Amino acid sequence: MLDHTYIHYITDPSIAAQQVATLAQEPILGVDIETYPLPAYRNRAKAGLDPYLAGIRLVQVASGAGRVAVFDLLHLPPTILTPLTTVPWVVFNGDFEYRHLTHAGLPVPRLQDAMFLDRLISHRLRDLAEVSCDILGQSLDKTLQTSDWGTAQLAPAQLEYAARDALACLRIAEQLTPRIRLLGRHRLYNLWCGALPVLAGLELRGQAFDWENHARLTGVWQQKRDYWAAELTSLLGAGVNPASGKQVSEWFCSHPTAGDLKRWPKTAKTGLLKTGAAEVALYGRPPVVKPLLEFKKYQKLMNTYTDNYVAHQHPVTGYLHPRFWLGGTRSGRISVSNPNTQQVPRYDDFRALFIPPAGKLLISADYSQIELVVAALLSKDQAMLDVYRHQGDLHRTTAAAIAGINPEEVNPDQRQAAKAVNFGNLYGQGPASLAETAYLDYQVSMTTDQARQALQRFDQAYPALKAWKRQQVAAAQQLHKVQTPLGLARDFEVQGVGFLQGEAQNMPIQGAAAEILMSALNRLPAALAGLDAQLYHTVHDELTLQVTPDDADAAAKALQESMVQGFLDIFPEAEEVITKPEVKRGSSWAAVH
DNA sequence: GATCAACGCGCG
DNA sequence: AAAGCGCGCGTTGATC
Repeated sequence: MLDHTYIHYITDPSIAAQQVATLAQEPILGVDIETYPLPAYRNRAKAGLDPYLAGIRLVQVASGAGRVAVFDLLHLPPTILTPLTTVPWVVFNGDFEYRHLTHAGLPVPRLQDAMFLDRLISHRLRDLAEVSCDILGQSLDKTLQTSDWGTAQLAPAQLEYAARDALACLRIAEQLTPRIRLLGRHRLYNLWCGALPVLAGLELRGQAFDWENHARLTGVWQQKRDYWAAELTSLLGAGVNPASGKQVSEWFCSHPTAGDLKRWPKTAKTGLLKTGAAEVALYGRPPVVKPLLEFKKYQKLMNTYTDNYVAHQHPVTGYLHPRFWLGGTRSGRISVSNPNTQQVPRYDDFRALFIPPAGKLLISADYSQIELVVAALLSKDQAMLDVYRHQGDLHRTTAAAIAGINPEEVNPDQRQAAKAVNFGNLYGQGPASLAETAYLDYQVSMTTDQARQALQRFDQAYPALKAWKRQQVAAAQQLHKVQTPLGLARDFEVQGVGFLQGEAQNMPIQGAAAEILMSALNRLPAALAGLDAQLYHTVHDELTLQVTPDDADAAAKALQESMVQGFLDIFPEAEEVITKPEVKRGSSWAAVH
């Protein structure tokens, strides 16, 4: 491929304009950019990757014949590239290009992302070098990726490197686009491409955060952590680090009266006592249990949500700017990192730290019980669908089926237990595990036998769901894959049935729910057009927007409509089954729950 | 000092 | 043999 690459390095404005006019005639362009840290942030790690801390040095534009124009923005005004935006671009991990170009004030056309194309056949996100090697049979040396892109005189090798990547994007797309269409996965591909600018916009804006109260809360947590640590020192002895599973396990083993050692579960690899909160709560004995659980709780909060958050406070905006990875999980859900604001503790005092920018408010809605609704739709289980059709309460219905009574006779404890059964069942949970989660997560005691019976009654109550689950396991065993409505597949190696059962049952359900959310995200730009409303956050079944108060009513309507229509995009037959998500508004994330 | 496996735990 | 799904990321402890 490289042999036929013709690189045109452009620094002259009139030549640039001429080239841009020619390239704008192409049906599609491969595009890549190179960035460099601004002088003020030269010593800051990865500043060159952050649009606020970096400049765009090169924009490389590849066309089908294998020619690559390399525009040097050190010598050219960025706006000279504007005519190129009449042509679709193929990029790789286009989130990066979108954020940098948008921050630089350049319009960005609809992006085709070769990373997504690859994701749809490779089952995980891969970088350009790996994809190039695999799909094009061409190894890409990435050593120049981190070279000095701010230097006055770029080396020929740098220009070649830059050009090569842009062309690789185009060639990968040429290879994979027909394959994705043939596999019937282009709808999901298009949803990812459509969601890309929505999420990249969120990443660029960031999430406003209340740092003052965060510091206050950190102090409270630290005090509590230290208090319980001191308690543990007197109970366990100064030589035992309560944060060390190994040491805690050894302490329990040498103090047999402190726990039920006979029944205490062991870790898989090292054979120590499991020292998770669940095991400590179930198999430990007073007086060690409470201090240990309290210590673990505040230790976790301190470790994950204090200094680490401060480290992610952006030097320019002061906000959090997490990265949202489309297709980041095996089921097609979005994953989030740096920091992962999808795993924020549900305590109100912490969620209250997530606030809109000054003068705005948050509005938020989530899909109610989306995975159960999706399971009903995928399996076409009439009993389940009937419950939702009549705006019934599935937990109550299941509770009635388990106890063999009428739904009106169900008491709160029974309903709570049924919740555990409903959710556990979706993932192929066994009786012992169900009994444990029922106790730990739902505060309901049941014996393993009762759990077994509950699971059986569930299967009897929803026979089509049971059949569907069995069908998924069979597909995993015989075809070695299961898939979502839009064709995202999960492959299974040949192995024992037990290993894949839960995964095979859950993946299509979780994946379908993710596709619904993806559709809603795709609908947002049009629905919010003309309104001062932007995406603030999304967590699997929830969308949160920041809006100006004047537009709150209209935005709430648009959000609800996007979510309803997004659901129907994946399950057109669901009209009478789904309930409209309720949109809440408030001055923080805690207030919209 | 850097890296890795193992474990644990926050969320949906 | 038994095992509820999907993540990101923290510490511990072993190893290089």
